[in-house]
Amino acid sequence: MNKKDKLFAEKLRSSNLRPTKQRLQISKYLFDREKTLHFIVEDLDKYFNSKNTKNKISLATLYNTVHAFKDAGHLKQIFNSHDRSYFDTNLSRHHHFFDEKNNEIIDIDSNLIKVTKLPKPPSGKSIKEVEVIVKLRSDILS
Amino acid sequence: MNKKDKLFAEKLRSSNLRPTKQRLQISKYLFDREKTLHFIVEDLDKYFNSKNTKNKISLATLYNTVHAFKDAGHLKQIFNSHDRSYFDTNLSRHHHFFDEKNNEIIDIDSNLIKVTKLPKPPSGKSIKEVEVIVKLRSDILS
DNA sequence: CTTTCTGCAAAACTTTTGCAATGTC
DNA sequence: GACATTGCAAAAGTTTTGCAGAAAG
Repeated sequence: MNKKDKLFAEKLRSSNLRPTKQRLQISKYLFDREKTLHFIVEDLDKYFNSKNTKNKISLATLYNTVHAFKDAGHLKQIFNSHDRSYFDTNLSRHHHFFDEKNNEIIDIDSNLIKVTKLPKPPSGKSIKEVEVIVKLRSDILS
Repeated sequence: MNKKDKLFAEKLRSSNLRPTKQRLQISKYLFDREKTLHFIVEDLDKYFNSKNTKNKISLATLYNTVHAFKDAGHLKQIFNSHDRSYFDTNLSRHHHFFDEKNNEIIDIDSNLIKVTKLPKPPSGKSIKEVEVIVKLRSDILS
């Protein structure tokens, strides 16, 4: 086992996850890179289970592992709380409060939020819309 | 047909959608209300197809109609471009460029965006996180 | 040798599709 | 009558689950 593998193994162990061969392979693919990665499980499936790949990893294990990594805080799920399509009857430009506990969505009028600094878009692209999601947490009553 | 139904029928016709009984029922449910509605198709299914409802509307028609309304610009799909779970290996607080044409996601460093005005959260709730999604469009080359 | 993990197959769920019957223009 | 729409059932696609065998501590 090389140096990086040891580091990944340590990271796994400290999250109460046994450093199995599959988890190490997945860790290496996800975390051993310069830029951060945005992916769906299908991407992992393609990478590990294409015809000419050795060491295939079953889809169930890919799902298990991604969830285990997420629960351990090594991955963040982005954009959608759940896996279903949400629709909005409000067509005007506006923003949203979102409480992920109960999937509650509340509109925020456009003029109640001010974004005063924005990055330059990648070349060849323009900004179409800026969407702000204000995530909520319930106050703990003491 | 009452006054509101006529208005909805007109709205449908002007989008090249025939004002069928089902579409009028769905329009009434979606658009005849004070506050805007955020929903998933399951919500419509529950509303129209619970045991004691007359005039049930098949699930296929609900999906068809929601897409027809979306394509006509009467509904907006929010939060997720597609219906799959996206993950991010970048755990730091940051934002995203998102090009919905090809589902391309690019990180934006937290300090490249400034949100200077935010609304008060609903009572009993606090703001956990502010997520900004900068939607991109490809420039048209002329 | 105890506990966790993998991988298969089956199941669960959301969404789409083909097509005959029906409704709208 | 021509064309669009509905609804059923089947299919497709994503994600979860049960469980036996394998691996890890």
